[in-house]
Amino acid sequence: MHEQDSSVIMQKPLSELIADQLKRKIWNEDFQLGERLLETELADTFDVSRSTIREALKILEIEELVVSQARKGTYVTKFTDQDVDEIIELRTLIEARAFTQAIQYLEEKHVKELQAIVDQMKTKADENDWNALFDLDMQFHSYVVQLCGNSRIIKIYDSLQVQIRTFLMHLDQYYSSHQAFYEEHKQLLQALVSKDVHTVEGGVRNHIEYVETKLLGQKNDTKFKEV
Amino acid sequence: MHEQDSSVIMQKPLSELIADQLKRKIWNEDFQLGERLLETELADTFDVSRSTIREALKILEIEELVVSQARKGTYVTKFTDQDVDEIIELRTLIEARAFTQAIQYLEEKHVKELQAIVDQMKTKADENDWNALFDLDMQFHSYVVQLCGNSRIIKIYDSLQVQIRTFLMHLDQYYSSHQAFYEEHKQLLQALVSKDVHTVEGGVRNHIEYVETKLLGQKNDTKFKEV
DNA sequence: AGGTAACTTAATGTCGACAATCGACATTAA
DNA sequence: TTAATGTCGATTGTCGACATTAAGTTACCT
Repeated sequence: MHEQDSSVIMQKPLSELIADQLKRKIWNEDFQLGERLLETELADTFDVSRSTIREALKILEIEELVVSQARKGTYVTKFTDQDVDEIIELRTLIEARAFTQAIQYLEEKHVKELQAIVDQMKTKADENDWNALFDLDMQFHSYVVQLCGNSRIIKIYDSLQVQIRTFLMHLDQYYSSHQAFYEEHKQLLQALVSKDVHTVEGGVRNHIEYVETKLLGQKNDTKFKEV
Repeated sequence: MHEQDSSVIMQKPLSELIADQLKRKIWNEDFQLGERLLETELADTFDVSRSTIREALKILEIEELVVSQARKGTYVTKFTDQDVDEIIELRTLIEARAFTQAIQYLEEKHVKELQAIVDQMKTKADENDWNALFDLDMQFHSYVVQLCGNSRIIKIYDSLQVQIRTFLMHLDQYYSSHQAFYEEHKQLLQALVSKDVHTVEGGVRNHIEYVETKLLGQKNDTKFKEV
């Protein structure tokens, strides 16, 4: 929450710290989707030079949280229906591969860690703590993808997750019940432990498809902003 | 070769133009793999400020042609065996999906264009023009991926291709015979025209695997640099 | 009155300079 | 002789200012 106390030596470049802060501001809806980001203004509010802001924005641009047109300005990405579809397609593709690859690297300790996450889900589901569930969801998937052994796939997934976060955060919840949420991940873990490629691949596809259905349902209902 | 004549109004930011030039320099081996790139030096040779060089390097970093460590410097990426393996895994994953998705968007005119590329391949194969064949190969795959309809997948592939170019350019050729090269793509196109998902998917996997075999063969032989 | 052209304002692109940090060499002590 | 520490040059991080371009505004002409 406060990684850049002015007196402390900071290992990370300032630009990255600011990039992180900007991300949070987008997630918190401090910035509207589609809103224009003025370099000068940001430099003012963060009390750094425009060069630094520029580098920070470049980072966000890589992760597609903002788009910038030359000499026109940079805007917070406004996810259209097509964007959501594209992200889901890519997520399915990446996770299906990563999960099946993860099987061969899956050790006992990993299963333990994952089980811990799923257990926490149960707790949080009982407490109806949606935000915590959301984080655990992200953690679970990240953890498995991290096992796949391909640094490029991992990097793509990290970037994807930032985007997923951005448009999922704006829904109250995408699961009908918190309990179902927990159950789904329990099954995913079971599939992994079985070490059967087809079971895992099917599990991932079903899981994401399920989320998608819920999400699109809400979208067509009320919550999602139109473009 | 000379997009930035000083008198002309340039639509693209300077940094992008310089990024392109840097790419070419890497492909031409003007820079050694692993070589350190000094910002000041580059600013000098290109006659621009360091800020501009910095932005250009950031672009190269995104495409993983250079790696930069904070306060240490940026270096031309030195592709290790693992890097090559990772790239091939990712390429297979992406192309397999993109090609099968492309089926549904494939129109007559696209087939014609692709056929034209393949025809050119035959010509260049007869002429033993390896460089031209190499370019046509890239064109062919790019063209199909472009049809898949998912801009994010396309973007990832573009970035991937830059990397593929970088380490393939350093091989004299990765196909045993130019003729086989042409035949392979002819078959790929046939698979596409058939519009059968399994045929296409199999075709892509075989094709890339074939290239990989050839490549790894050369690597273990003579041409490839060790890490 | 409507539309176009010149003008004004504001934001981005680019620059050169200063500050913080790193790596290497030299110096000193064990 | 070797290892630890201090110093110096080189290099990256950050800054504020100027140049260029885009958008909005006013004035003028038809």
